Amino acid sequence: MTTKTKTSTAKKRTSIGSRRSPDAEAAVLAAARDLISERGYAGFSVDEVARRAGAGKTTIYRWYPTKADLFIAIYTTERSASVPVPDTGNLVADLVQYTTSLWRFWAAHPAGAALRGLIAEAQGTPEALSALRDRFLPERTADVRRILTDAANRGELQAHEVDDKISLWVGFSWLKLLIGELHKEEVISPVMMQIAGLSSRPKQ
Amino acid sequence: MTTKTKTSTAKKRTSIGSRRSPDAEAAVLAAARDLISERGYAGFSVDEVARRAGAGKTTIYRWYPTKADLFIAIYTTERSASVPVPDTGNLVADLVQYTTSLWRFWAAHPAGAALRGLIAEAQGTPEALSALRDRFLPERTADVRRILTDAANRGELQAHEVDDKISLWVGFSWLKLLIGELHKEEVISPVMMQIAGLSSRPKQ
Amino acid sequence: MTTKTKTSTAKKRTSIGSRRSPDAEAAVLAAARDLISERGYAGFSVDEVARRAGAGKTTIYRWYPTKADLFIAIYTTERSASVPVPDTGNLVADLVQYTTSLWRFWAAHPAGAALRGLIAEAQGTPEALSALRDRFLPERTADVRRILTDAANRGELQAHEVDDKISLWVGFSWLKLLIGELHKEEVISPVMMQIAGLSSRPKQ
Amino acid sequence: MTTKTKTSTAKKRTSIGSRRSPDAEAAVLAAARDLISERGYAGFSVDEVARRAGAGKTTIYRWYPTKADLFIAIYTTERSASVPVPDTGNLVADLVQYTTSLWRFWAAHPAGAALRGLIAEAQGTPEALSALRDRFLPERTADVRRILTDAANRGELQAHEVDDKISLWVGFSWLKLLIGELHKEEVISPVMMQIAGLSSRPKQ
DNA sequence: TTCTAAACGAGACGGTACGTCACGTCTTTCC
DNA sequence: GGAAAGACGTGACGTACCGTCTCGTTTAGAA
Repeated sequence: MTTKTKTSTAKKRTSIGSRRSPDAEAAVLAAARDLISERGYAGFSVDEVARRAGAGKTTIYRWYPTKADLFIAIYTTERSASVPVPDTGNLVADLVQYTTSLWRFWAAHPAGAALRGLIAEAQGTPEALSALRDRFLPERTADVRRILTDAANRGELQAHEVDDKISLWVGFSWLKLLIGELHKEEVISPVMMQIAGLSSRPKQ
Repeated sequence: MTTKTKTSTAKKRTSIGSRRSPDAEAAVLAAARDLISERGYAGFSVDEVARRAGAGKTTIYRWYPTKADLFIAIYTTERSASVPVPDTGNLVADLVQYTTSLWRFWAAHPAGAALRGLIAEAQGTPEALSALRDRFLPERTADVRRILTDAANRGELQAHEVDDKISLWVGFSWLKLLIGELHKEEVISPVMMQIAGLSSRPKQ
Repeated sequence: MTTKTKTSTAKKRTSIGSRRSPDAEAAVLAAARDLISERGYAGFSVDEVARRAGAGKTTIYRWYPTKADLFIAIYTTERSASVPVPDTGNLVADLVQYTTSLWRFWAAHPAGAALRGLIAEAQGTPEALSALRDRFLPERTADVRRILTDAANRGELQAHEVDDKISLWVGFSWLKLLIGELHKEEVISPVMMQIAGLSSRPKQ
Repeated sequence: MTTKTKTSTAKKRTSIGSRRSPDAEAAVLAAARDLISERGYAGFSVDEVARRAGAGKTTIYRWYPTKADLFIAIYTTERSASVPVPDTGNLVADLVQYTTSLWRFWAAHPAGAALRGLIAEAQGTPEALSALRDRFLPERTADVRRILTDAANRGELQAHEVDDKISLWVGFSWLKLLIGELHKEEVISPVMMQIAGLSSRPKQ
């Protein structure tokens, strides 16, 4: 839209005020991160974020209209380089490595709590549900999708199986996140084998 | 005190007041059911349940100290006979049939919304988390466990795989519940095959 | 007085059928006394009295349909002999002595708190107001009335002044009770002189 | 990450929130006035005030942390010009006139009920007691104090008697307020004479 | 440089829900 | 058959957050 130039009489002054303050944004995100990891979903309130960030509630609502947006922002700014995508040439090895990294990341950083919050929020709010399903999930499963697609290209599985395996992998990881069993890493390896399709065959 | 011969000190007044009113209990559960399915997790409040049930909040808190208890009660009283456990002698067939029944049950009855609420609640409240993980999950996965154990007895899989397959199955079903994709039943069959370990082998 | 007030563990009341149980009555009054003097008007509840007395609420309501009745009962059973009516033959001396005794009694015994509660209760409940004005006040001012009437008979004041002097005396004592200044006994003597009508005359 | 989040010393943003809304304040006081005079102390609840005022409970508690504060506010905003302070040059006349005005004011306006509520509240709450004794009483007896001091200056009484006479006057007026006998104005005149010290002397 | 619209911290506002407490009545069970 | 224990509906308590709305105060691009 920008200028508006010729609207005759009105003569709008097109320049418009101050710009989004990076300080405020950083302070809000930092406070939100601290809060979700300190007190969890139940203790997370916009009021308290504002209080800790020394920010006005209006400022927060301006940039993050819902809690879901805030949770996604926390998750996104954290994730950057913490979870590398392995490429060993072997599907099971890749999956085990990647899943282990991710679980540790969830357990160690506020992002884990943020994702739990996002999922909880999605159970009550349609907008949050759609943000989770249509925006967050596709983006955040791109890495596993690549791992699986690469394996399919190598012939380790068939292309039409990829989506279902992603669902199995997401479901399994979410389950462990949601019931607080991220520390039980010993289950990762056998389950990844089952997802990869290498479970031992029944004795003949 | 008078009589009672020699158990002098015991002296308990054993009579204990009024008993739990079945009317109130039924009204509360019915109201809770209606509310969770009408307005979802976000619109679910103890106040409103009390209002609809014509019950006092105290009465609700007496029997269901937390929302998690209420959700579990809703789920439990609903489930009774709605989800039959098949026994076709074939693992994949059993899983497909059972999962389909369950998803339809979740979609059609308040229990689905109640489970979503229970999971959401568990993200913020330690008690709810423990109720979900330690009480609800073991009980509610007994059926799949039986399906899998029977299959193991028939030699369709190995016994040590049962727990992991349960996790995969629960994770997958929860995922679809949580992101509102219970209606996409077409994924059930291929995924159950993968869980059963019958995924097509890579092309030689 | 003093009563037993719940001697710890032993001593279970054995209530038996038909007639009003003196044990129960005593336990209720003792509990009520303790409670009003421990926690004051705001902390006084029938529930708590029942709890402490080991009595059913129904039992309490049967004998004391309102809190006012309970307060009056506390006051009445306490007062018995604690406030002697002096008869020195001198009005001011009688008043000073009697008022001092009464203030000390109010300060030292639950009855003081009970009267405060009764007056408070009367501000919200018509029945309590009537009990206070029409039952409690006449009975409880009989002593001062006698002191004043005797003085009138001795010629120290005129008979028609008695009622007004009673009002002045009650108002003054209540005021000190209600604002918690019973300990300021030094005002008693000059004020009783004013009530008696012996205030120093203006300098000529 | 780190960010700076508010470098302490420099950089103060000096603005300070929204200001108290006069509309809300007026609505709350009006509702409180109506309620106390309609339903008395027992029927007075912050919930109901909020309901009638169309205000949030928080708003009420923000400005009036306790019921006592609310009662004092009702009393204070009402009193303004309703009770003129007479100055006839004669103590008894002044007292009679002033007391009559005050009793009529108490009987006719919500302030009377508010004072009854304040006194009742003070019997259970230490803060209310202190507000009543240390804040309300001194302010609200300033007028009688002036009447008495003026009289002392004219020689109608001695200065050291003023405080005691105030107590007598307050006690007497409160008594009549508390037992609901404000309409019996005929007692005012003789009692004010006694307070002034003009009671008939005993026959010699 | 001046003007002006937007962003900002602060916080008041009308609401809803929380979980607890007390009320006075009713019900169940024991003595 | 009276009394304990206590469940019940009602409704107030005081608190926490919600999301919206002023307030003045920066702040920075346009004129």
